[in-house]
Amino acid sequence: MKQQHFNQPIEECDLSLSSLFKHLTPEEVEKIILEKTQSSYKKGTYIYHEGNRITGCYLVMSGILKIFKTGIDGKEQIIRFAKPFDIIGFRSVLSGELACTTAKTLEDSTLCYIPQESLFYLVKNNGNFSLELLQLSCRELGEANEYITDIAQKTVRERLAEILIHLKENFGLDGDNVLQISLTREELANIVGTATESVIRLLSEFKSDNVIEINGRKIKLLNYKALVKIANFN
Amino acid sequence: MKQQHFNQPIEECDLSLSSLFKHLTPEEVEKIILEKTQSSYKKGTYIYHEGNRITGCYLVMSGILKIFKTGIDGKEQIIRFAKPFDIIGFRSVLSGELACTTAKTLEDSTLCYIPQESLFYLVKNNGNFSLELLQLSCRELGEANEYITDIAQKTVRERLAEILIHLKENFGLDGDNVLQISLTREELANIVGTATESVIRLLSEFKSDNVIEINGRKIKLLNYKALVKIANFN
DNA sequence: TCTCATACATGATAAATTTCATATTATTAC
DNA sequence: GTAATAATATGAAATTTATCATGTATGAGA
Repeated sequence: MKQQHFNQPIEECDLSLSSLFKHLTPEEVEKIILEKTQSSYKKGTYIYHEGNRITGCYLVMSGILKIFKTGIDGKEQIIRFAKPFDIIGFRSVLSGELACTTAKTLEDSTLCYIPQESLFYLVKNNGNFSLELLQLSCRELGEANEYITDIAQKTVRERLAEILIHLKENFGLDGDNVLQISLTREELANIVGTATESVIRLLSEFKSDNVIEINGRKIKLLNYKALVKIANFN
Repeated sequence: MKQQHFNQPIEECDLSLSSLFKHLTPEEVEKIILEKTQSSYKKGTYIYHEGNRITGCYLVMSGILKIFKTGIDGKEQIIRFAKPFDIIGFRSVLSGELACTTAKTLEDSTLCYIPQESLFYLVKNNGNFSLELLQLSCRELGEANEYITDIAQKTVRERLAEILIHLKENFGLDGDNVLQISLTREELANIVGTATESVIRLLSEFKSDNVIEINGRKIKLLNYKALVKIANFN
């Protein structure tokens, strides 16, 4: 799939939808609105690449992205997902480092680009914004620590159950208890940190145990408590 | 070992030694100096515990601490170490969450406690300090992402080699190429995310291959390039 | 609707790693 | 200094997980 994007001059992105921007003064909002650019991207588009310098961050207005690092033999390690009103890319902009991850859309998405100058301006001039952003990065750091411990100590089976729970909590279920985010087995493997075949086998196992029901990439949670138990006790 | 600490009224901790505080105005320095408390702690003392609320952060003036999470069956997962002029505990203070890790001294240490009120005051009133702290947490986030990918994708052997390199880079070598930080095999296992026996076996293997020399907990790096090769290619 | 590429599935190994058992050796506390 | 405790070491077996091989199903694009 080719990378594509096109400006959307009509529906302007509403910054106030992100809790991060709630403390801005009207003047600051005015300033940022002039500096930001909203664009839409087709599914499968790369927003930025690991190792590149990035010049701003993106506020997700619609769609879902995967944020991943490329490890051994090009194997992706998915670090997290971004969904509407999440902000991505700010880590590299603020630390002044090259992007440590790649961001790719999993669905058609609309992002609002905020140039680094605007971001630095707000950080320096609005203590509340700065604190909010600091809190965001601290929460992400806590999640990363949790992730490290899980990968290091839990079995693949436990981690897979945990990821299903995590996906439910972050993206929700439709009316029929089906996970609203749909990932390939390979992508699931790239979150869990295992081989694709292992995910396939374990999902079949969960299915045999009536914990989930599988229909292609649609995963229906039949027994949430059992899943929690698998994730925590085995 | 019992937890102990005692105030040190004489040698006042010099904040300017930490790059984090370099942007403070003389008035801010004056204010913080009145609010902070310096204490010394014996080796093996817990500074804060995972799950507790903490009321301030600590600037390490001397000594080394391990920062870890407690996972399955009480097995520790070491997330990182803190050495002089590192700041610890700020993540939980700023995010307003409970401590997500436990901090324990590995040597007799001196810490400078900075109450959360002082920290918040600086974040809100000094944009440069705030940016500096934001950059710190963003850098830590980048390191955490790296760690996640390594644990998920590399073998235990590769990760152990990598940790030895990491310890060399962070704590240095003495005149005889011996790592200046001395850890038990169990602690090494708790960084790598493996069983203690595996670390013992792999260290013996590195020794047989003349990559390191072992003398109790002293690890001498004989062939750094070989170590880098093991960490990256196997 | 056909076709090609990709994703999914499953069995059979192979490899890596853990666990358990048991000595031996250091450290620490008294 | 000595006893008690914790850490290190190593073998054998068990377990988990990855890899390889192969076949089927599915879906996107012509």
